[in-house]
Amino acid sequence: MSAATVSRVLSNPSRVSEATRDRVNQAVRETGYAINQAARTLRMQRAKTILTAMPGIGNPFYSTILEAVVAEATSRGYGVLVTGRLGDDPARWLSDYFLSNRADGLLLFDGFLDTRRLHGISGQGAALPMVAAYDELPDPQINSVITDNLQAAERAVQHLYDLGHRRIGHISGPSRNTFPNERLVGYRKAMFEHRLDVREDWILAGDYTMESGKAAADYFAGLKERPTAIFSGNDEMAIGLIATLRRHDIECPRDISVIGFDDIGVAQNYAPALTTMRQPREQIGRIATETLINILEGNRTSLDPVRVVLRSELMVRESTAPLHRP
Amino acid sequence: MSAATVSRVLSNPSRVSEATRDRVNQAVRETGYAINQAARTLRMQRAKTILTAMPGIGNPFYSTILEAVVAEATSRGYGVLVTGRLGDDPARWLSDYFLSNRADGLLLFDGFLDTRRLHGISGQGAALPMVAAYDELPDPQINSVITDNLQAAERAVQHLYDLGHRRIGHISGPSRNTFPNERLVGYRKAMFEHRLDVREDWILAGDYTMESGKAAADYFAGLKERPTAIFSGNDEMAIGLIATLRRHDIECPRDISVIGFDDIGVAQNYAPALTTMRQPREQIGRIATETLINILEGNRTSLDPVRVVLRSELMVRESTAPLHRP
DNA sequence: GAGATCAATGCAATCGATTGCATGAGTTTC
DNA sequence: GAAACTCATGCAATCGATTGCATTGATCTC
Repeated sequence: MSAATVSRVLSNPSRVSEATRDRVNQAVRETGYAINQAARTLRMQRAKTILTAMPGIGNPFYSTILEAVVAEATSRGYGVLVTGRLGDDPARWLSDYFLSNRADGLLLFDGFLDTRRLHGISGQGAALPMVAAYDELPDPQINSVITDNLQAAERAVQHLYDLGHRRIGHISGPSRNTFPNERLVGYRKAMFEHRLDVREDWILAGDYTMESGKAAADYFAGLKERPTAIFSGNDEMAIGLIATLRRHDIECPRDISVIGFDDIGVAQNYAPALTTMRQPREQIGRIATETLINILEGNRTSLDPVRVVLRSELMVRESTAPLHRP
Repeated sequence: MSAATVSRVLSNPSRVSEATRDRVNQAVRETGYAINQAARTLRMQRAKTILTAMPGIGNPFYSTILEAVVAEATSRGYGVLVTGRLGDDPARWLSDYFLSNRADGLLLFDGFLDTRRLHGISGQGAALPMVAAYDELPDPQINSVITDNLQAAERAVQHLYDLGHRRIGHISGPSRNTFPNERLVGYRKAMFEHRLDVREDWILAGDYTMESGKAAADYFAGLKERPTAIFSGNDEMAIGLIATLRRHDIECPRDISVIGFDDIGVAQNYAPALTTMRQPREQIGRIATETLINILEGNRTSLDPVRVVLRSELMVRESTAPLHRP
C-alpha cells in the first residue's frame, strides 16, 4: 500500500474504499503511527500552531488569559507557542517564528509593542495574521479583542461618586508609547463630567505591579491633603496600596475607599474584599483565539478588521464604602 | 551559489571561506531570509522545541514557573509549547506531540499524571526525554527537579511549635494516585516528633484552591474544639481560609495562626501578610529547563537520572503569632 | 461488444535545509 | 615536476506527507 493512500485515509477518507480505510486504520492503531508534523508543515506551509506574546506570563491577569487560549486552541487542533515580552526589534524577532514557519498566526497581548512596526512582517508574502488583545489599540487596522476600558474606568469613578466621594485619586498604568492610558482617560472624563477637581498630585503613574501600589501608598500617606477614594488601574496595585496604607494607619475602607480593576483571583478573598471592575479574562483569551483561527482557516465573511469589545462588570465588595464625613 | 553553501554559512561558518560567508550574510540581511524550521526539523529530526504540561496555567504558582521556563528556553534557542492538563490517556496525547516531531522533550509539572504510563512513550524509538517537577515523585527513574517538601512542611510546623502552638491543624493538598501528599507526611512527622496529638478531625483534604480554603474555614469555625494554628498546604488555601474565618469573627493572627506554602506574589501584601514556606519557583522552572535541554543536546556526564532538590525558605510575616494564652 | 465513465490507487514531484561524497583548484613535499 | 594533500564548494540524496496526474479494473451505455 502506498503512502499516498495512507495520507488520503487520514485527510480525505471519502476518496478511499472502505476496505482499505479499515486496513489502514487498523495498521495505524497497531503501529502507533502518528503524522510527522514537520513534514506536513513543510508541505502544507501551515504549522497548525499559534504564537502568543505577552508581557509577564507570571502575572495572574495574563496567565488566566493564556489558560483560555491554550484550551481553545487545543480543542481546535492547534498548538500554542509562547514567548515573553518581545525585544527591541519585534519584527526581527517575530520573523524567526513566522517566516520560519513555526507558527501561522500571532496573538498579541503586549500593549507595549509598537504595532506599526509589525506591518512590515509577513508570513509568506501576505500580511502576518494576528489578533491583538490589550488595553488600548489606536491602530484600527488590527484585528482586536478588547474590553470597554474607558467606560469601565468611568463606571469605577461613578461608583465612588455614588458613595459620596468627591476627592478621588488615581494610580494609572503605564502609558504606551505616545498614547494615553485608556483607564486614565476614563478617570479624567468621569471627573470632568461630575465637575470634580482633577488634582494632578493625586494622579500617580504606576506600572501595574504591587510594588508601585506600595510606592503610591507611601506617597499618599505623606500628603497634607489626601483623596478619600482612589481608583487603581489594576488589582495588584490596589492590593499593594491597601496593604501599605495600613502600615501608615490608614485603613481601607474606613479612612479611604479603593477600587481596583481586573478582578484577579485573590480580589474577592483579600481583606478587605476588593471592589473592582471585572475583566472577562477567559472570554478575552477564548474569543481572541477563535478569531485568529477563523482568520487562519479562511472562514471569514468580511475583510474588515475584526473588532470585538467585551464588557467589564462592576464587582462591589468591601474596599469601597460611603464617604465617612468627619 | 548553492543552497548547501548557504546552509553551511549558517550552521558551520568555519567551513566556508570568508569572502563567501560575507556575501551570504549580506544576502541574508537584504532579503530578510529566515530558516524554515519545518524543513530543518524534518531533516534533523529535532524541533528545537519543548513541551510543558501543567495543571492550571492560570494558577500563580505555575505561571511563575512557566515564565522562567520560557525565559530560559528562549535564551537557549528553544521554543516552548504549552498544553493544559493531560487527559485520560496521556500516552496517546503526548504521542501527538513527540512521535509527530513537534517537540523534542517534555517538562512535566502535572503531578496527577501516572508517570508509569509514560514509560511506553518514546520519541523515535528512544525513551521520551523528560524532566518532571512537582511536589512528589515516587518514581526514581525520572529526571526531576523538586523542592524539599517534606522537610519544609516539618519546618512550617516547627515554626508554629516554636511560637507555642500545640493544637495544630492542617489543610492538605490532594493526594496523587495512591501516594500520600508529602506536605501532609511532613506535618504528621513533625507532629509525631513533638509528641503532639494528631487529631484527624483537624486534617482536611483540600485541593489547593481558595475555594477549599473557604470550605475549611467554615468547617473549623463550626468545631467545638479548634486548633490554635493551621498549616495550609498552599497560600491560596491559606488566603481563602483567613478571609472566611474572619467572616466567622475568627481573626488571624489574633485568634488563630496560619502558615502557608509557596509564597505567591500576594502573600506578602495580604492582610495579614502571610507567613509561608517560599518555594523557589523561578529556580524550579529555570533548572528544569536547563536540565531538559542538556539532556536533549547530549551534554550529560552521567546516565543516571538527574535529581535536583531545591530548598524552601521560611518567610515569617504577620499571619503567625505567639500563642495567646487565654 | 466496443467505447465511455467512474472509482480506487499508485507514481512521482514537491516543500527547504542538511550532509556525505565528489570535484576542482591551489599548495606542499620530495 | 608529479604525487599527495588541503580547502572551498557543488551535487544529489534524504527527511515524510501531500497531491496532480496517470493507470487500472470494473461497470455502464447504446
